[in-house]
Formats: sequence, C-alpha cells, structure tokens
Amino acid sequence: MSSAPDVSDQRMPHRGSTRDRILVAYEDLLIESGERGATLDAVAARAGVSKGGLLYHFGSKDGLAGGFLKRLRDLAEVDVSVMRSAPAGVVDYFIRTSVNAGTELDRALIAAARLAQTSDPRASEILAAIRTLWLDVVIEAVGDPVAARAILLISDGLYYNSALMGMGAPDPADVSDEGLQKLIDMVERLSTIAHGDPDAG
Amino acid sequence: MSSAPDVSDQRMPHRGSTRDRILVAYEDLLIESGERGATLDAVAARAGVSKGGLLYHFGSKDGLAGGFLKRLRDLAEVDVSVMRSAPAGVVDYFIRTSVNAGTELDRALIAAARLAQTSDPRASEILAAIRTLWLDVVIEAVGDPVAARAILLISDGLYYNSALMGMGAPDPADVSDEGLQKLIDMVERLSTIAHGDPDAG
DNA sequence: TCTACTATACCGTCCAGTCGGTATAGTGAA
DNA sequence: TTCACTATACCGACTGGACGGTATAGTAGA
Repeated sequence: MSSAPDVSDQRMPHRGSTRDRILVAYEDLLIESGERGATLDAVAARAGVSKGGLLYHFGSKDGLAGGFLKRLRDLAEVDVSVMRSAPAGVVDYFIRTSVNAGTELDRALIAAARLAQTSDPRASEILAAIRTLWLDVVIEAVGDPVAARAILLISDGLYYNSALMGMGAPDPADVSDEGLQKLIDMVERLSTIAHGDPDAG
Repeated sequence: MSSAPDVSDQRMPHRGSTRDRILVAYEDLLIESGERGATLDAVAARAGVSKGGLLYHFGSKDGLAGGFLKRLRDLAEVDVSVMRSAPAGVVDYFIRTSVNAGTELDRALIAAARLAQTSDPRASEILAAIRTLWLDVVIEAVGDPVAARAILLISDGLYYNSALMGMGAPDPADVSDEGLQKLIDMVERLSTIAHGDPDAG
C-alpha cells in the first residue's frame, strides 16, 4: 500500500486545491454521466490531474466516493443550520431549496443519489440521515407531524423531478418562481388546516 | 409465418415465454443491483438461458432496455385507466399506489428509474410521459391544478422514498397503512382549501 | 529532502457483442 | 417414408475494449 495523505483527513487544504478539484470533477461526472461515466480516468482528466495524481489523494475509487460523501455531509449540516434561521421561514426556505438551483449542496445531493442507485450503502445512509435532519427541523417549524411529512414528501418530489429526472424531459414539474410561490402558499396553509381540523376523515 | 407482426408487436407468446422471463430477470437485477449489476451474463443466468439465447431475443443490451421500456409503457397505460374508475377515488388510489407494493408496474417503474439515472434518455422520457398522464387524471379529479401538482409531488416523494431510497435505511418515510391514511386525509382536504382561499400571495 | 504531483506502462477482470455450432420442428418433393 | 432444406430457438467459447489498480521513473517547488 502507498502512503496516502488521505485516510480521514484532519486538515482542510484551501478551496482550489487539487483534492477539491478532483471531488468536484467526480461530482460533475456522476451528475452528467452517472456512476458508469465517473471512471478514474475520466475524473482525473476532468480535474486536470493524472490518474496517478488522483490515486495519490484517494487511494481507490471507493476512497474517492468516501471523500465525496464526507463533503456532502458537511455541506448538509451547514445548510440545515442556515435553514433554521432563514428570514422567510423554514418552510419557504426548505421548499425553495428543494429544486435544483445548482448550489454545491444540490450538486452533491444529486451525485449522492446516483451513487445510492448503484448500491453504495454509504450513500443511502447519508441521504437518509440528511432527510431525518430535515424532518426534525420542519416538524419543529410547523408543529404537526403529518403536515411536516407531507411537506417533506413534496420536497422529495420536487427534488426528484428537478434533479433526478429533469435532464431527459422538458419541465416534468413546474419549477418556475411563480409555480413555486403558489406551492409554498398552499403548503403553508396545509400546516394550518392540520391544526384547525383535527378530525375530518 | 408472416414477416410482419401486427400493429404494435402484440404477439403475446404465453406468459412464461423465454422472452418474458428475460425481461423479468432484467427488471429484477436492475432493482436489486442497479444498472451495473444487470449485465447480459447476469440477466441470462437469472432467466435460465444462455447469453446467446438472450441475444437471440434482444439483439443488444440496448434492445433489451428497449423491450423492457415498452413493457413499462403498456403497464402504465393499463394502470391509468384502472385509476380513472377506482371505487375509492382517484386520489386515494393514486396515493396508495405511490408506495412500492411490489406490483408489476411498481417494479417496472423502479427499474426504469435506475435506467434513467444511468442516462438512458428513453427511460427519462417514458417516465416523464407517465407522469404527465397521472397529472392529467389528478387535475381532472381534484379540479385545482396547484393542489393536483402538490398531490403529484407527494406521490413522487413517496415513490422516491419507498422505492428508490428505501433499501439503504430503515423507514425513510412512514409508509404504514395508518400513516398513508392520514396523508390521504390531509391531501384530500388540500384540494378543498385550494378552492376556499384563492388569493394568499 | 519531502511533498505533490506527471507520465507511461502494465496486469487482471469484467463485460458487450460475435460466431460457429446444435437441437428440433416443419415443409415440399420424390 | 425418406431426403433435403429452412426457420426458430438456443448454447457457450471467444474477442476486444474498458476499467480499477499497481508500479516505476521522473520533476518542480518549498
């Protein structure tokens, strides 16, 4: 085995580092061409490093996926804390950020979903853990757990459409500003009726 | 026999035919091991035929995907017509069938999503077309398009969780009978409030 | 000298697709 | 009834390329 500096890296090299460029290239390729397209050669070429250089930082393809997944977790934790103190409210922030806007987190989430589909259990686990984080915040914000769940599902649906499905067909779900606002209005009323009308079935 | 099969390939050589067995095996492997696991060898082995046998029926891996996608379209069209005349109503039927119950259509949808993730544009297209079919039926049923959209998104979310993500983590979204009933109640109220409060933005 | 690479070559495995062959059933003619 | 031939359905060895990973020699900067 070679002595790679990676393992469970304590140090954070500055942003534009080769390591970061490799991670971004991996992410890009995952999004654009799926897991099949994200070969070591392709990632290295995209990142502008040699294959050897890539493997210097991440000892294996699995290590590369691990490094990427760690980055996702970090990004998600930051996002959740931003969401908690969003000026327009948690629900507004949450729904709005459920459509792919090309943020770093969006990209990482999409890439992770690709990985999860190819039966990388770590990707599924992290994705599920992030969802749990979200659910907690939304329950806290809207009170009613059924409404919170519906909101999370709408978010999932939005995400699924705009991020996962969106590249093959035009506009599977309306994701315009106006469409989103209407949806947010409805969703916010949803948490109201949940309280106002406890039995209706 | 004749050189041209009738209108839309409707020659149905009884259910357990080799062709069908191959399609089912392909689907199974797509679901269980993702696109990577669904190799020609694996599919052939699963279907109990040789690779040559498989390739006799479907000229290439692409042809296999095509055959499978065609089957999905057929299943979806049947399902939509069943939904239109569901005794408990379109919304109830739609939400309930949004969680993976292991029906033929469920399995085909999951498998197709796997394919779509691996950038097979045909899979994305068909999935989007099916979603459009659903949206039309739900709009027709609930009247309000925003509510219909929310319902479709909840369905997408449910589907995404139970079918696509569900294998990595325990219970990402509560999909129990009770949980589903609560959600349906809420969703049906959702179409009511949409009418009751037209301006809120 | 150490770190952080580049460049190139190579190995073993996996995988899609090819190809020659086999088995069986049917068909028309002598 | 037998012969010649065709069509359909399938088998499995093999080929060629892609890919993950290893190895090694060399280089520029701190």
